[in-house]
Amino acid sequence: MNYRSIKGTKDILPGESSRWQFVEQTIREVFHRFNYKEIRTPVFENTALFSRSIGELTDIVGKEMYTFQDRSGDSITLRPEGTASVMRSYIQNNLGEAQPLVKLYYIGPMFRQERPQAGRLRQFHQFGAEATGSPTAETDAEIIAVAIEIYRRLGITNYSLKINSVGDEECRPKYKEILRNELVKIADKLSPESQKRIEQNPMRVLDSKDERDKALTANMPLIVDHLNEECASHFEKVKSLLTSFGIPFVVDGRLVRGLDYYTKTAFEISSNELGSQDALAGGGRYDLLIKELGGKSTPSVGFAAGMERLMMILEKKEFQSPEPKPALFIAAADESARAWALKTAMQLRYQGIYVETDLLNRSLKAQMKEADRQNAKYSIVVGSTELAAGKALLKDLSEHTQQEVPLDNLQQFLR
RNA sequence: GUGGCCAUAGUUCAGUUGGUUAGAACGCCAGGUUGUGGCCCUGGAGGCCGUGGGUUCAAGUCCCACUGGUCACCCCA
Repeated sequence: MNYRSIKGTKDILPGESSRWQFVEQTIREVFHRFNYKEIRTPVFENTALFSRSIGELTDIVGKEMYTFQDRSGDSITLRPEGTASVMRSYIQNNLGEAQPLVKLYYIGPMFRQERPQAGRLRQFHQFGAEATGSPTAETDAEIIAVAIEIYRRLGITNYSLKINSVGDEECRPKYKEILRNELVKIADKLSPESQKRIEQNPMRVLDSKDERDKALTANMPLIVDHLNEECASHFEKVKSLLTSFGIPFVVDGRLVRGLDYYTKTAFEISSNELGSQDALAGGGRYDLLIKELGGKSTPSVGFAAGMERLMMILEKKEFQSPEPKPALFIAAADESARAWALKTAMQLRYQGIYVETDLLNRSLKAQMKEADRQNAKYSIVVGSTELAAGKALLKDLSEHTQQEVPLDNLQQFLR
């Protein structure tokens, strides 16, 4: 085998693509119910868009992006996530001028050069939504609710919703300083990874998976206890709204988002049916991002969710989507009928009927086997005798029944 | 980027203490008195045993490297 797909990329083969279509359709339906409109942005952008929005110091920007120079020397990057592109488009197209609140969703491939493992690919797919133009807790709650509703509609129950507030540009720096001072005291006992983070991103130390780190930081101050008035009341409102929606959640004071642009609400939906990559969706509020990207200061909330991880759970459930099956297989019993079979198949297709016929000049037996393999609802065998008589036996392949039908009006019997 | 495990027909897997032309099941193709699928029977096609080195009289089997896959760390959706 000379050519293989690139490491970390996967073909979605015919057997599974119908399942993807079904899931994508469900996602779209839920978004439409909440009045989110689809936006489709290019899969590549100027590198600076991502490094600016996601954060120079994040792993994504630092070592995971597919970045290259195009032939004119510009630095281009395959999008590692969706929000930056959507916000770029929001600004570029002045979407906020036409209405105060813009609700968008997207679904498509993203690219990150990480080591592949269960639930992690280099080309993967995300769906997500952004509600831009509203600072209210109601909007945060709706964003969380739409994500939850998608999983509910797909029959996924074994998930947990964790929420936190990461503060704003006023209270977060103050808290970080308090936390940093505490962490410095135990720095030599922390894992090397955590030690590095004390200066640049102390909140991530609390998010460490290392058991010793967890124990050492068990009594560290949490940001939820150091929010300013504004952030605290916002957080309270989000929680009470979720409760009123009937959406269970747990407050996780250690939850941190991986991207730098988040403020106030942060949330994550995870599943214990996945492997170590157990996050199904994550999101939160990012009131500073649009201004950071050169737009007019505009508050915004959003989330992103992984398609592959969702599909992994649905596979386990033996969840199946209806694969389209041919309504009719036309078998030609002899040479004289082959042209008729093909022509008739075409005519029925013009009428919108799903029809298959033989293209390999196979024996009648082979054609019948093919009809069976395709799970066709009906088959009909036509030869010179039937052509002369103008009628043939239409066979129901699963009911094992047959009836004589006129060849010039097949479609009315196909049901 | 680091580590564990794995690599034999299209697929899932056998393959003895190293020993002749590498097997099974399913799938695929063809037949079963020439015009009818699913079950059954018969036959057939299909493998550089991941790649390259090494040990040995002899390697699918033992050793090394590489590649690929997979899981975990890391990171994240």
